[in-house]
Amino acid sequence: MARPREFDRKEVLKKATFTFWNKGYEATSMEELVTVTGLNRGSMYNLFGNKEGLFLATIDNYFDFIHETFGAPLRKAEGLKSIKEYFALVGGKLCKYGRGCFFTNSAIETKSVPEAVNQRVHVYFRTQHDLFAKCLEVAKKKGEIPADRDIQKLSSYLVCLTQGLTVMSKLNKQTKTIQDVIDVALEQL
Amino acid sequence: MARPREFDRKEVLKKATFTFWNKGYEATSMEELVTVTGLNRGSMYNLFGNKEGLFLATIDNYFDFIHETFGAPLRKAEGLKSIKEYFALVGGKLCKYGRGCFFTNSAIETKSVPEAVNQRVHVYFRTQHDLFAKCLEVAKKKGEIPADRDIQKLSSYLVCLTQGLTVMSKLNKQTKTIQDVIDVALEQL
DNA sequence: ATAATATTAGAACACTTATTCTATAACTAC
DNA sequence: GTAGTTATAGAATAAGTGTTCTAATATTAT
Repeated sequence: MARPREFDRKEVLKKATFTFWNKGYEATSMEELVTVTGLNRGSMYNLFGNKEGLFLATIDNYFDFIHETFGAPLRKAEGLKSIKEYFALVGGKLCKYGRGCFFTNSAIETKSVPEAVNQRVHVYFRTQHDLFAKCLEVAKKKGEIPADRDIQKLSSYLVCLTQGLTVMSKLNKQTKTIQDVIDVALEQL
Repeated sequence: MARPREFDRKEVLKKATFTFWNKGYEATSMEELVTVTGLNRGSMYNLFGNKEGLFLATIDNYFDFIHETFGAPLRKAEGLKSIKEYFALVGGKLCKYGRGCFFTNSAIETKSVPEAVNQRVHVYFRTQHDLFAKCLEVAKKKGEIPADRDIQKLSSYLVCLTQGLTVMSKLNKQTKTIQDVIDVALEQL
């Protein structure tokens, strides 16, 4: 039948994701993406349609990545322990690389980026919010937090915290500062 | 001598600032800036050198704007009252427009933006940090916060909070959510 | 009015952009 | 092998980019 592909879609997507993540949507050219992925220009357009399509694919790819990596502690839903584990993980990774969060970066650049991206980022924030809420429910049952605490508000607060850390980590790469903020913020629970 | 200018530098800068603020550095073209400012292309390059120079000028212009508008309550340094006033102001403005913070946006896009921008944003965050610290010192003296609280950590925490709010406000424009987060976050002090 | 100076309008330039096209090469089922 | 299919390499395209240049225009001191 046909000639087989010489590339791995997953691998191509991974490389494209890092490039977009580092430089943003506008500042990344198809030229660069072709070079960095090693993929042929024609195959690129065959697979993803156009730059926007490729970008959306990297966003989805990143969603899966986040879900696996950072969602894990929260999905265990073991109360405050899970939340602390989550922020330890996030804080560590943020400081280590200094790219921030691909979602946050894209959300910020979003005016120049398709509406579809906005929607996906929105779904992500809601997912994160709900995961926090579940952990807090458990924490309440365990008596780790007072029974009269408003879980919705606290979840929004934790989403906000994550975003703040994301931004700070891109500028101030001192691990200590990030850790300090996490410490202070979690005292609040 | 010479023919007088038909434009007001301040006014030009203001319009350029809003354009960059809305769309980001990369997504804004000189073509658009020329149209939006109504300024002649040649005069543009005469005044600011090039796109990067114009962008830096808008960043400086924004710094002054922020200093006047949002710095005011913090400079009064009346303890917790000032901090609450600050966040009420910030929360309100963030929700009203939905552009986020020009500094934050630029910091995030920064990989594709000159290093000079990075430095300015850095200065801004430090300034903000120090203003918070001063208010907290006063609060401590007034007995509004416990004497053993670490002011440096708390200040970093408040900077982080501001950034988080900034990001959230660009996506979730519900005023209530923003207000909820502020409420929860300030309980921590 | 004239000379000197600066601003203006917008054409022109060189380069980059995303995207499409074309011809060639590689593979498989028959 | 051959036919059919698909990936490949890279040239070609058309529009957009930041920037420079040129000529005309407006103003003021003399």
